[in-house]
Amino acid sequence: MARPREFEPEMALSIVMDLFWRQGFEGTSMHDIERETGLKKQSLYRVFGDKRAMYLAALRHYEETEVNAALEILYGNGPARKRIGGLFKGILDAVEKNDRRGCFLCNASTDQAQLDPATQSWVKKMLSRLEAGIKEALKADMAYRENRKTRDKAAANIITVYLGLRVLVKGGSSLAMLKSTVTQTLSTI
Amino acid sequence: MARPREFEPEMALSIVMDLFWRQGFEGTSMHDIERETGLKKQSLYRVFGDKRAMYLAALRHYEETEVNAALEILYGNGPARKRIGGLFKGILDAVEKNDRRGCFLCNASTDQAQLDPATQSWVKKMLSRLEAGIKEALKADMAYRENRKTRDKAAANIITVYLGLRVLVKGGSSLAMLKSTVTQTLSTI
DNA sequence: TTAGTTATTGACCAATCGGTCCGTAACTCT
DNA sequence: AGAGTTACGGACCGATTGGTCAATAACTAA
Repeated sequence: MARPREFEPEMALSIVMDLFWRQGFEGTSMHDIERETGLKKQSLYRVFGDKRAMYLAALRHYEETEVNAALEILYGNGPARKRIGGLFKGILDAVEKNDRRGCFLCNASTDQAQLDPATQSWVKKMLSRLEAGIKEALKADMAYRENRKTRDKAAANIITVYLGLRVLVKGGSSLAMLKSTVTQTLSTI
Repeated sequence: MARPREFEPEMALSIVMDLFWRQGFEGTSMHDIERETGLKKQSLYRVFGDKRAMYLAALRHYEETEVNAALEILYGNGPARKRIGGLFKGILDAVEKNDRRGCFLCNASTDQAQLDPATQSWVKKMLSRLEAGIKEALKADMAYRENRKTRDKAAANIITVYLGLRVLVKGGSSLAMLKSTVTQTLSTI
């Protein structure tokens, strides 16, 4: 019917996500996006819409890759402490690989959630999915399975620590201090 | 000797801080700053330098007002739980007043700390001051005063929760969930 | 009063912003 | 081969960006 597209949208989106992740919405220009993806903006606009839509698509991509990966760990096997330890291990591993992007969800929350309702919806949705995952992981332990109140409180605490850790990562905290907090939090589970 | 300045720099700085706080560095234009302060940019440039310098001055102002206020609570009187409870109460009170700016320190960390070394220095400095304050507050309790290791771990955990809470505030979390996390964390002290 | 100094103001700057238009290229179906 | 459709590339758009300049105003010390 017509000329075929010469790039893979999800491939480009992955690069776009990385840019917004590192530099935020306002901090990333269309010029940056063109340069990093190697695509012309007209091609990008056709597929995604405008810059705002690209940001939201990047959030969706983040959910499909990073958030879902975290959820797989949380819904996996083993006791609660092992699963949630796996969640935290992901953070520490990234830092060890010198990846200090923090989490895009958390960046979006401080960067755009207040200014753009659509972003806030995405953020809330991802947070609640993570929270649900943590609760499910806690259920692996008898005590938490039987007491919903304790479970909910513990989950709220864990997600708070999770976000706090990722802020500390971006702020440049030492790996040692991050590890210390992780072991401390895990020991309360 | 010369024509006197017609505005109070710290007064203007307080408005500038509020803008950067709410909108971030890239999200705040010089036009915004002119409009909100009611001053012309030339006057601002003369006093502060360029936009980047204004951002750093805003961070300094934040430390002098908000961070120091938090430290006063932490270095105050009463048992550890009461002092750290006071720290958290500040967060909850702001939310109750519909102030969802989160903390500027935390925003700066996700927004600019990776991109600008000077910002990262400020962030690190403020974080370590807060951490020191938390440790001091913990010392009010015998058990923590006598065991440095436990104290340090608890402090790292508390500051992580502190930052996590403020991300959740910006992300739009319910007051109830925030309160739940606060009580949960306080109960471990 | 006058010389010297600094503050304020609005015009002005090049560069960049997000976004659009249009001529050409590449494909499929008939 | 031709018609129809979509993708690509680069020129182009007005608006806005951070920042500067020069004219004028307001003050103080001599």
